[in-house]
Order: sequence, then C-alpha cells, then structure tokens
Amino acid sequence: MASTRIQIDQRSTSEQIANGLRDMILRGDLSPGEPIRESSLASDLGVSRNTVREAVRILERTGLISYEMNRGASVRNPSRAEVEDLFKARLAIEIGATQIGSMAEVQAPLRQAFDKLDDALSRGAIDEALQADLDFHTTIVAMGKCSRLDSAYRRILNEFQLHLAILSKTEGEYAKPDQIRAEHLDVLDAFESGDVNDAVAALAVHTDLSQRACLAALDRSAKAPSTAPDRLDG
Amino acid sequence: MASTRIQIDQRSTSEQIANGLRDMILRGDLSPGEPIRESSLASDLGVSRNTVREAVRILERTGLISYEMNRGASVRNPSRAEVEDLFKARLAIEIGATQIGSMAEVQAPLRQAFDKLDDALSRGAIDEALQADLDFHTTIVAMGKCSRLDSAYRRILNEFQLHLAILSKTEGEYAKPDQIRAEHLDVLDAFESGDVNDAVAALAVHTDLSQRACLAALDRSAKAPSTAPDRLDG
DNA sequence: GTAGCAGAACTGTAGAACAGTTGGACTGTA
DNA sequence: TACAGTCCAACTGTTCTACAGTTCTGCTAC
Repeated sequence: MASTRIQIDQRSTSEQIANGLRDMILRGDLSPGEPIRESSLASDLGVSRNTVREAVRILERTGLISYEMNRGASVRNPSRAEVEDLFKARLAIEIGATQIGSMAEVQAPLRQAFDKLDDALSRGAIDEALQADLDFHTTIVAMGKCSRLDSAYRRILNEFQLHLAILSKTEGEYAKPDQIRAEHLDVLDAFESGDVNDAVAALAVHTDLSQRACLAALDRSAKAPSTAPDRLDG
Repeated sequence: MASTRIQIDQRSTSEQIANGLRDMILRGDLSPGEPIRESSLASDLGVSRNTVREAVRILERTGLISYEMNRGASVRNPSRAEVEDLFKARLAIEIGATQIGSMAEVQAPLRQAFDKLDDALSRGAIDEALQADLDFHTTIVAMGKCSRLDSAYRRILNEFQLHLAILSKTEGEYAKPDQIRAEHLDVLDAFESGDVNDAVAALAVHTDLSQRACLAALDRSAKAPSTAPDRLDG
C-alpha cells in the first residue's frame, strides 16, 4: 500500500489562509498589534470576506491573534507578564511529561535532538538552532506519549514563537550560543542520569535562565525600538 | 468602581451559538457522532448559515466536535484510547502545576474544595458532586498561577465532561461515593503533608483509579447500550 | 484643547446562489 | 447474491450583495 501514497490537499481555503496567516505572523511579516482587515485581506487573496472570517476563527485557536467584538482581529501584542506566563506553562507541561513518561525511552531521542542543536549552533545557523531548540523541548514533552499534552504544548510554543519573532526583529539573536549549548547539555545530562527529580530540577533551572534572557531582551527592545514604532501602552 | 459593574452581553451571535451548542453536547442533548447540520440549525435558531459555520469554528477549539472536509462537524465520539489520553494529559498538567506552584498556598482552597465535594456526596447530589470533583482538580491546577496552564486544563476537562455525559446516560453515576471521597481525601492529605513528591504520587494513584473506573464503565456501556444505539466501530 | 458631530471604515449578520462532494437508492449484469 | 454503474437528494464550501450597528477620525465650534 506504500505505493499509493497520494497526498491530496484536503484543506479548505479558510484553513489554508489560516495557515498562511500563522506563518506570516511567526515570520514577523505582520507586526504585533497590527489589525487584520477582513475586506482588504479578502481582496488581496482573491477570496470572499466570509472565508477570511472563518480563517480568523480558525487562527484564534493558536493564540496568535486577539479578537475584539466589532473591532475584529489583530496580531497579539504580548506583554511581559504574558511571557512569564508562557514560560511557566512550558515548564509545567515539560515537568508533567517527564513525570508520566519513561526516562529510559527519552534518552536516545533527546541526545539526538541535542546533537542537532549543537550542530546548528556550531555552524552559526540561527534559525536552524532555534528550531532545534524547540524540537529539543518538544522531544521532552513527547515522552509523555500523550497527544493532548503534545498539542497543548504546541499551542504554547506557537505563542512563544511569536515573541521570538518580535525579539529577533530587534535583537537579531535570542541568546549566546555557548550558553544555550551549556544549558541544554545540563538538561540532557540530567535526563541521562535517569533520575526524574534531577531532570525536573534541570528543567526548572534551564527555564528560569532562558526566561531571564528572554525578558532582558524584551526590556532592551522596549527601550530601543528598531524597525517598527511601539505602541504598547496607550 | 465596584458600583459600575454593568455586564453587557458583548458576545456575537456566533459565540452565543457556540456556547449553546457546547452546553447541549455536555448535557448529552446531542449524542456522540451526531452530525451538526448547518442549514437546519440555522433555520432552527433563526440565524444565517454563515453565523452557524462561524459558531462551529469557534466550537472546534473545545475539542467537543470533530470536523471533516465536505462532511461538516459532528459531536466527538471518543474512543477508549482517547479516554486514556485524556487522563494522561490531566495527570501531567496537575503534576506540572503541583511542581511549579506553592504547596502552602493550595492547602486552604483544596480543603475547601474537598469539603464541598464531601458535602455534595453525602447529600447524594450527583451533579453537584461531579462539579465539585472537577473543581477540586481545577484548584490543584490553579496553584500553578498560570493562565495558559489553566486554559489548557479547562479544554481537557471540557472534553472529559463529554465522556462523563455519555457515561451518565448509560451508567447513571460515575463511581461509588465512598470511593470518590476516600480517593480525594488521600490526595488532600498528601497536599496537606506539604511534600511535593507525596502529592505527585497521590495524584498518580487517584488518576489511575478513576481512569480504571471510567474505562470499566465505558466497557459496560459498550456491552449494554441503553438509549442510543452505538455505532462505534464500523 | 475639548466636546460634539458627520462621515468613512469596518464588523456582524442575513440571504441567495452555485459548484463540488457524499451517501444512499435504484438498476442492470453476471 | 454480489457488484459495478448511475442518478439524485442532501450537504458543504465559497462567493456576492446588502445593510444595520460600531468604531475611528478628522473637522468644527466653543
């Protein structure tokens, strides 16, 4: 049956638009706070307004946009408090997965994920490293072998990537490569030790450090707005 | 400012319909697998088909319905495997919240939640007890003080309630009152001991037990379909 | 500079229309 | 009886048009 692997694009127009919008937001093509105008988007894409509305409703799931009655959708403009909330949620889910999953089974894939990250970092491939970083954490969550936990985490990561997209516009990079490598190695070591409590502790430390780095970058970028003028607090 | 607490219903028609549908599903008015027909629903409610479509997209977030291209939405018909997945996700999130939250702060509200459950159980108020049971667990997650974790959990609980709605149609009750009281008391005790590891262990035990009970009820109801004929596996 | 107002720009919703898909009934054939 | 083919009704996916209600913006008068 492997020969009949025909892939048909069974996604509706609205779903494709939702995906496209998500990519645009994560790439930073749409800046935070920017409104998503139904009519203009519809005519730009050559689709009807209803279809765009549906796409927006689909996109709402991702947490990348916010919706206000009679005011429509706009790209989320996340505050400092929300970044903290995101990190908390990430940590909690990672810990939860660690506790319900099997330490023995995660070690090999986690080592693999680290190697990819290490490789990308040493080659200076920022985007690739960033993706590898996210994959590393996704691997940890995957050890829970729970699809609902996976998707809850994915949703949060999505939102997190929105912040990264904003930061990378002003910062250029998310942190120092050496530091990233060292932090992830600590986590890997803890998991390879096989002790759940060590792993949990390592995750907490790593999350705390990267949260600090992220918040510091956020503060810097708030002080020195580069490309887009900030209209954070009206 | 407390005097001007005027609540205006700023929800759009589609959101209200989505809420109404959610309630209907959770009440069991719509049985699992039942399709949600756009046109008939639209004319029943006196709204346009577009509005219903939007409501369905909104409802999709909750995980209560499933959507298939060209086939529309239907009430989720959860399998045994999905129940297991749900319990896993619940446990992982509860554990995560326990680990990142403060044990000291949760003790009072958790005791309060238990008392409510205890009260409802002793009065034989099934629905109330069920709600108190869910509240008990929500209280644990709330100790993480993380809104994204809260909403991830709420989403999962929503889906879980769908199962309960199905079971309560065939079973009448979700488990034995004494057992429920004892299980929750064990959890409460562990939290009141102040030891995180004890709390985590107690959560694991409780989840395991209620999962067994739930799956057993599921098996019974599969064998003896009461009201609605089951069309689980074609 | 601020309150008030008019008009533009949008959103929320309705309703009709039509192509494309699905599923079921019916039919003919082996 | 089993099965392939055809046809049709029921739906979904999407578009277009229309219009009321809301929000925003810029102007005007005080």
